[in-house]
Amino acid sequence: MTSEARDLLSGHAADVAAMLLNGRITSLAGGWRVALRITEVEAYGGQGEDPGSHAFARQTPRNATMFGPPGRAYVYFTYGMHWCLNVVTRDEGLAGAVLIRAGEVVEGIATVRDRRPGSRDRDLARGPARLTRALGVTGDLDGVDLLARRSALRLALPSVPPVDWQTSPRTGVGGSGAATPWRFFLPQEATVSPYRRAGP
DNA sequence: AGTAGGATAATCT
DNA sequence: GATTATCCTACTG
Repeated sequence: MTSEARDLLSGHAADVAAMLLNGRITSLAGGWRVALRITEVEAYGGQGEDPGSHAFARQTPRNATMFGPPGRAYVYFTYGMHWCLNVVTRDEGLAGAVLIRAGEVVEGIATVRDRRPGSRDRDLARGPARLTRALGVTGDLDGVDLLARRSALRLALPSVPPVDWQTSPRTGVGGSGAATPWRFFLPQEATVSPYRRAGP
């Protein structure tokens, strides 16, 4: 069961990312149960390979989880106030991750409305930092095994792989990293975040 | 619909 | 000291 998912996640992030669409993230953080259906992701590659990736230059304390075994959560802090959640891919020693950018709340919507007051339902987890807020995910979950039953944060791949998805360059990634269309999203989904290209 | 500015701090040069 | 895998508010059309 979980070993099948782990095998899939041992591949390159760009090959694996679309297989996470329609998957389910379940969080028990804070004592409430919240679940999302994933509608948008982005792939990030390894050292020396992907200029848009945190792992491009070398392994550091922040990105260390990206170099670990597949199926773990890589959670990082950015812009002074936001957390972002990734699924680590690729075998241990090789870096890779899939950023979970958006999802539809399918369980615990009352909890999420409480965590994000004033937000419309479609916007509750529409964007990577909104999504972590909806799930109650912060840095203390960095490195947890998303495929272990005991974990407070879990990933379930879709029982039937998605057949219909679209791609684009990644949001906010410029330079030569913009050449790869490594953003993957489900068409006709209100929860997919609006695409913004990188600034100058 | 789109665009612009500010918030705010870890990480890296 | 610059940059950042973002979000929110407030404007303009």
